[in-house]
Amino acid sequence: MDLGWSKLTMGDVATRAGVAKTTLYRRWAGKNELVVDAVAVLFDELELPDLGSLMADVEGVVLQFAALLERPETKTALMAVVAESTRDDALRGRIRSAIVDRQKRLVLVGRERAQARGELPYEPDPTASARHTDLIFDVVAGAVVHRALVSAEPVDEAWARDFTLLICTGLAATA
Amino acid sequence: MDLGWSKLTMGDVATRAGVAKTTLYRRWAGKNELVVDAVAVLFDELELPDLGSLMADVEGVVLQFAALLERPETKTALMAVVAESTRDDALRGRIRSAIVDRQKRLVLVGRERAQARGELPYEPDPTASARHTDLIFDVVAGAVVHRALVSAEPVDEAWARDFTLLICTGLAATA
DNA sequence: AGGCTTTCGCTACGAGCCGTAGCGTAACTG
DNA sequence: CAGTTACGCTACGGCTCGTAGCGAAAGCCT
Repeated sequence: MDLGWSKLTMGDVATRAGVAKTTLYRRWAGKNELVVDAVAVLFDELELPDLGSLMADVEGVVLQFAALLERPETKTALMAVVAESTRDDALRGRIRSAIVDRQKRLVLVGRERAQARGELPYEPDPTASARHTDLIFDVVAGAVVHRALVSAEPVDEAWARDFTLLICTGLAATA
Repeated sequence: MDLGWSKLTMGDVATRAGVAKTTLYRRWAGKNELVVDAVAVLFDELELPDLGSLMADVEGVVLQFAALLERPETKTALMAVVAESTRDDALRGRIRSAIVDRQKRLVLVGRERAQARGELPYEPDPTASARHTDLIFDVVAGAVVHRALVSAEPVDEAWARDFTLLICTGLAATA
């Protein structure tokens, strides 16, 4: 949506987009809604590669996610809107529907592929399956975000391999 | 430090603390530094319970961390300062030393206990050991934060049990 | 073509918050 | 009791959000 996000101000966004500031307020209710939509578009770039094994697929999406989080506009916008959502219930719901629930597709696709390959068993109970999906999503997304933005250390291939091994081993052994 | 954090403004903080706003600026360089110190104090409350098994210890600290994140002042302050750190290198370093590195003690203690119990093997290589510590810390802290603040779903005992099982199984199997 | 509606740009503005300057005052020290 | 230190208070500049009001451009309908 934007390239530079040097600062996260509506005036800058309007200038960069080549429109007037008032136009932004005619299309979005406020800064929060605009940023959520922008972040959601960025996250839609993510795709699950089909590399032949569960571990390779997970490692691939982890590195994709890390690359997305390295872009200054992504991490700043994402964290700003999450921080704001701790005080705004409506915004929290908007994040859930526009970002979280949308990207769970990656977990669903990955698990289906792993099941088709025989790497993971089928889960007949739909509620247990949904809980499992949520758990995996929070673990993967949370770990990458925490590593990149809180610990502030690089999500490189070595880390991705270690992480993927830990998770996939746990998944295979608990199932 | 404060109780209500209805809003995260220096004026409110000063009023609530019973001091003048200028006094805060005489003690801290700015809002960010103050909030980091406040959050660091809150995180120092965490302790690793000694419940007799690795899984029980992990589950206990996960629930403690979740309880900490449920307090409005904690989650708002933590995410606000993390968001700001995406644009401020000095602040990022301050978070690392005051919060991240400090709380890694929980991982170190937990692993030592598990090794003493024979649940986990000893790791002779110190760099590999440090990498492992960082990985576990990011996975546990990241997953809990993501579940609580991004997915915005409760970190209850059922989730803590599922998560702990996944992680501890992976830890035991990969080691 | 002409009128009508919608959309957009622009300027100006009020409000809230950050961080600072300047001055007065209380408390502590020797 | 003089000197230093720490604090309170008011006022202010600067930045940003979000809104109001007016004018212009573009599409639509007949």
